[in-house]
Amino acid sequence: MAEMYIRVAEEENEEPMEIPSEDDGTVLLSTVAAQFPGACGLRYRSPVSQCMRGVRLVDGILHAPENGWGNLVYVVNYPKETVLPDNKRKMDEIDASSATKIKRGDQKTSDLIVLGLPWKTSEQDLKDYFSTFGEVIMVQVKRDVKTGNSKGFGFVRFTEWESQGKVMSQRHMIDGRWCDCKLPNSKVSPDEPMRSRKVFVGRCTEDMTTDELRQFFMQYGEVTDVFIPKPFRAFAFVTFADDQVSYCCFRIDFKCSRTVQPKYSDVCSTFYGGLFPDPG
DNA sequence: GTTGAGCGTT
Repeated sequence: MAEMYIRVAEEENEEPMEIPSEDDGTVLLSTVAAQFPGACGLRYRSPVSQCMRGVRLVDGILHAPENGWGNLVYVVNYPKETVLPDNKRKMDEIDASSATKIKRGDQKTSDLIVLGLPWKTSEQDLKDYFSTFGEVIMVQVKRDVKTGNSKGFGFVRFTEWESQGKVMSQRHMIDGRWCDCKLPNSKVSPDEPMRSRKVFVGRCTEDMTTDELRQFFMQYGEVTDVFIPKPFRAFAFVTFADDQVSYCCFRIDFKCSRTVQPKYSDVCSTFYGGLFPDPG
């Protein structure tokens, strides 16, 4: 395998840096550490399970996941701040500048947007609810400035990374409504749309089924989700396991007939034609 | 009948 680059960032939604692999497709931990001093490993969010997964590390060599590195963003692991006696010596070897980096890079939390709140839910209600997941350092309910009425969403922030992960991984019943907690849009880097694993599928006809879309898009890569809004809205979303795939599909336009046919945009046919079957 | 509702006064 020729040298390639994998994308690595300190946090999931931060601008990634491209790190070169070795000829055999592995990545040296030392190469990662050259850019992220103090790094002790990598993890990534599994496109299928949506859980964080560790990258296999043997003798300083990082091994690609089952299906290759793909275009996922790998997140740097740093040693925990609480160090066991056995690891003490290793920690001492890390220089002072990287020590501050460890604190910063050690999975700091971010605000989460809480969507779907009942109008009546207050800050205190939010705090009471989310405190069951861990220490809450901030809650907000966004309100109309004039009327003071809730806008139906808010924000929450936890002290612990683990609490944030747990909260993002599930839905929440708050005051009788199901709510979702996500990383807010404003935190997403500007080029995010091009890296989305999700493609918009326009001009759908009402008879199209999720199975049909799945069958069709499978030819481009592993499909993890197909969403067709109800009632019928003439569009759908298809989510792939690998974000590079959806980048390639970014400009595919659908002709919605019973047999689904893609139309190739200039972008796809020029730069990514190899990934697609011939239009004819 | 072409973007899932909703994205933050500091």
